[in-house]
Amino acid sequence: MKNNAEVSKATVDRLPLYFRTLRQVQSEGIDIISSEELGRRIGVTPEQIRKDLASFGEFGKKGVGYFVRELIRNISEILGLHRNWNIAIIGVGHLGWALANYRSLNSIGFTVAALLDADSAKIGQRVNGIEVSDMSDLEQVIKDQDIHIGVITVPANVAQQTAERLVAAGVRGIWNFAPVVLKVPDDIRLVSEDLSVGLSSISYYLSRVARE
Amino acid sequence: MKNNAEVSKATVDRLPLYFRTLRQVQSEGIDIISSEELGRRIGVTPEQIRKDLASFGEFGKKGVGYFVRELIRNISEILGLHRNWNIAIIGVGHLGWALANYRSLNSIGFTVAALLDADSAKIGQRVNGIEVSDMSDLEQVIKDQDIHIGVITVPANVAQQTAERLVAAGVRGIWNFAPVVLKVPDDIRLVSEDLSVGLSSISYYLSRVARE
DNA sequence: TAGATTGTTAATCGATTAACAATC
DNA sequence: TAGATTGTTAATCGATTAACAATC
Repeated sequence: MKNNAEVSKATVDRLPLYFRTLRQVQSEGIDIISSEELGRRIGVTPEQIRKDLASFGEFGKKGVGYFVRELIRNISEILGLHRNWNIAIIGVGHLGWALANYRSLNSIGFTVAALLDADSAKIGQRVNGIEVSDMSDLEQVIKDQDIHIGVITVPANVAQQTAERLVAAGVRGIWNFAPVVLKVPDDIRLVSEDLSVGLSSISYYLSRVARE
Repeated sequence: MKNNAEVSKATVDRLPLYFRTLRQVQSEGIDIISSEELGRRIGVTPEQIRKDLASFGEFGKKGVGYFVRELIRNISEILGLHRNWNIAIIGVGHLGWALANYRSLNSIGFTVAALLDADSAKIGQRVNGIEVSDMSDLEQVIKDQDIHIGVITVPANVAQQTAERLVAAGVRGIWNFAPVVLKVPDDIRLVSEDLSVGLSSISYYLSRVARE
């Protein structure tokens, strides 16, 4: 694996898509795939794929293509999906509950190791085999379960303070679903999912073309 | 509103964030805000905000700033959020169920007008006041409820065929949560949310810095 | 070997940042 | 008026696309 310079964020964000598609390809019994064919499936140019992959190493064979199994292994190592990550879901509302039951997370190496909520009606209940802990025990749970990543699915007005508690408790990554801009230290890896962006984007374009 | 040339996708994707933040600002009783202050709240440079907004018109007042109420109205019209959009959720699993209960959708102008599922145990049940219809009635439901946007939360293996049925039934926008690359006609607006991207991105960066 | 396909360098394109004139 | 802040143009930066030598 190359360890020179910088890899663009756009490249990193495409790797999970390559990963997922390659696993599909593998399940179809295909052993070798060209950037051309992979690009066709994903809707990305072959050049883009070659460039993305080449920024991490020489994974292909000239004149042949990429060995699917090997490439999957390489990408999973690049993304850190070859190891287990323990995640805690903070806020077991509709979304937190859905994520706790989301199978795809397991399949790419994430274990939901803790659920937390402030609602006494929820505390003690089991969701997908995991008991909901009391929000006030957050620090202890994070330590006991060796949580690496916190998922914020609490209401917007308590999201920032939740983030701060997670950081103080030693979490290194935060996956935020609350519709607020969180402020966290630079060394904390924060990704915010903003569902309103996707839907608004559809609305924007529909408002333009072929208005009814 | 200007109607020249192209507006970058990146700009369009930031508008919902401006919109949300401005509503927060408004709820705090602030009438006028500078790009400087707005940028500070959002974590975006003031220049970026001014450039983004300027691509749609002159919404600010030099030497003063932006009138919050007016800017909210302008952005909502740009994004098409001033009107109602009917959406149908196809697949009432964990995620579909969570989205059906997601209040933020209503607050930005989207109405969940239909729910569909193939599971007879779910058909007829009510979620957030809406009855789950039989997947086999999809075409009829889309027409009856005047659905503009379809939300795909079905399993990956049936996502493509679901998309095709939605398109044939007259839906113009698709918001896809199934982990597959959908192929739809060019005039259909498709946005895919890929939750594995965000989490993998966190994993990627955590694997690099300060490895434990 | 000839054909295919990668990895890399150069060219293009697009988006962000910087600077500043316009003007409230 | 002086100070503040926008809108716009120019400069920079970064990402994508094109071209092609390397090589399996």
